[in-house]
Amino acid sequence: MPKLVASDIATALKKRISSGEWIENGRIPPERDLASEFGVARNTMRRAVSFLEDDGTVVRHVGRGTFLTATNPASMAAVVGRMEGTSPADMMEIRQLLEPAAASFAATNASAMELNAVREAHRIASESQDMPTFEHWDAEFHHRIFACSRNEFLKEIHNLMRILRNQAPWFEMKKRSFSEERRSIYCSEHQAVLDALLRRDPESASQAMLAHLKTVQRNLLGR
Amino acid sequence: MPKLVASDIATALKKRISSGEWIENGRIPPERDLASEFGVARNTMRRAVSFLEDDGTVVRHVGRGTFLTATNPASMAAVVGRMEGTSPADMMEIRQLLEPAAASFAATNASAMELNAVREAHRIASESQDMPTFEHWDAEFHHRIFACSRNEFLKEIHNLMRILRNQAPWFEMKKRSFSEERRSIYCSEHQAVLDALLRRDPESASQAMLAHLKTVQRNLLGR
DNA sequence: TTTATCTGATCCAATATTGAGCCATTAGTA
DNA sequence: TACTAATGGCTCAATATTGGATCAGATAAA
Repeated sequence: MPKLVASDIATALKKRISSGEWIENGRIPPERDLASEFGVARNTMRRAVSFLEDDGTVVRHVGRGTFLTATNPASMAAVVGRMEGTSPADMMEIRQLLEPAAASFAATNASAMELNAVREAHRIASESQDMPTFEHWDAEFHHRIFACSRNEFLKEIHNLMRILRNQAPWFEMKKRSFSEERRSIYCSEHQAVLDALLRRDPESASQAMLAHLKTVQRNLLGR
Repeated sequence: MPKLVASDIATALKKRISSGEWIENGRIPPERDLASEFGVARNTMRRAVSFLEDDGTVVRHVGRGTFLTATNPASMAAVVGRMEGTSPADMMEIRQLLEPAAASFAATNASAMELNAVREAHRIASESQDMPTFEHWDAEFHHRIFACSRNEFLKEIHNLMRILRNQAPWFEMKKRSFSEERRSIYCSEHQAVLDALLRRDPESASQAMLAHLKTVQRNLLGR
């Protein structure tokens, strides 16, 4: 059994906060109390609370206590929280807006080294033997295309989507929809995208990506 | 029974990871624990985990533990943190991808009541006397269009952009670029978008929105 | 046999937790 | 005002946890 460490405690605290605990006066219990409640040294609890402080969930005042912040970081976290609840259908719709554009940007902006990284991800995915490995390098292929889009904001949106796709409702869906035949279709579609990137052809990169995403959408959600 | 070798264990681990195990705080158990759980020597488990590390599925830190890369709690916060640092230019580029689509969706999906809300925001913005009031209802106009796009994920991305636009670099920029003449241009462009929405014309709603965003981009960032 | 792998064990280096104590600031009270 | 209790900020030494690395022997497959 792994030991309960500060980061674990931090996520436990976040869970309790987002479940509405302590919201009444916005104040969370003293470190000493929390420490004894969790059966952990005060120093460890301090580190845990520091995580919350770092991401803006909480502010601390000497002599007064530790308080939930009602401002920006919280609303940001709320957005992310609601995103976790959005449907795969909605996200696939947005992917079809963003990823073709990313591919188009990549075709014009990518360095040779970055394109090599894309090609490498494609190669490993093609040669992978089991589904989890394929999944991983499939995701990596898409990620690396965003990475050479030269738009930081776009990259971060994709990071968000990637994290969300690694959670609850997607798991089942991906597992259900996977098959050897579909894998090989995905590979050849990836190849088409890669070819367009290597030809530095933004328009066909975009089209190839869109075609691929439509296939994925069909497989994941039916038509 | 065939002997459990490192690569078998690696795929078993991957399966457990992709089934959602350990995603909660992104930490997987210590090698020693996993080894005893799988009934295997620690060296073997180390080799197994090394496969995951090569994959990029996981990163290891001496003294801390082994962590999932794709989905750990910190990575979500990190994404949001990095977004705060992205440039207005990058974000404007993405707005031009998303908002025309949102307008298009709105034209086909909005209810009459929702369109009234959009019109109302436009009216108050047009009649506003001072810049902060105009800013507020301008933002509200865009927000309400997203609100009737019927895509929850898209709405949340816009919420994110809205929060970011209320922070540091944007404030100065908006103040600098504001003028009475530009305000009236924005208003007539909004009017064009609104008209297209009321005509239930997705194509021209999209085009009108794109035209508007290009104006905003030019005013904010120069050409 | 040869080769590769697993086992069991030991030590090392990096990091975390513990438990204790003291300080500075704040709030409440006599 | 002055005192007290509560609270977060901080340090320190001792201990524990964890991944990194190596080695000799056992086992199994080519």
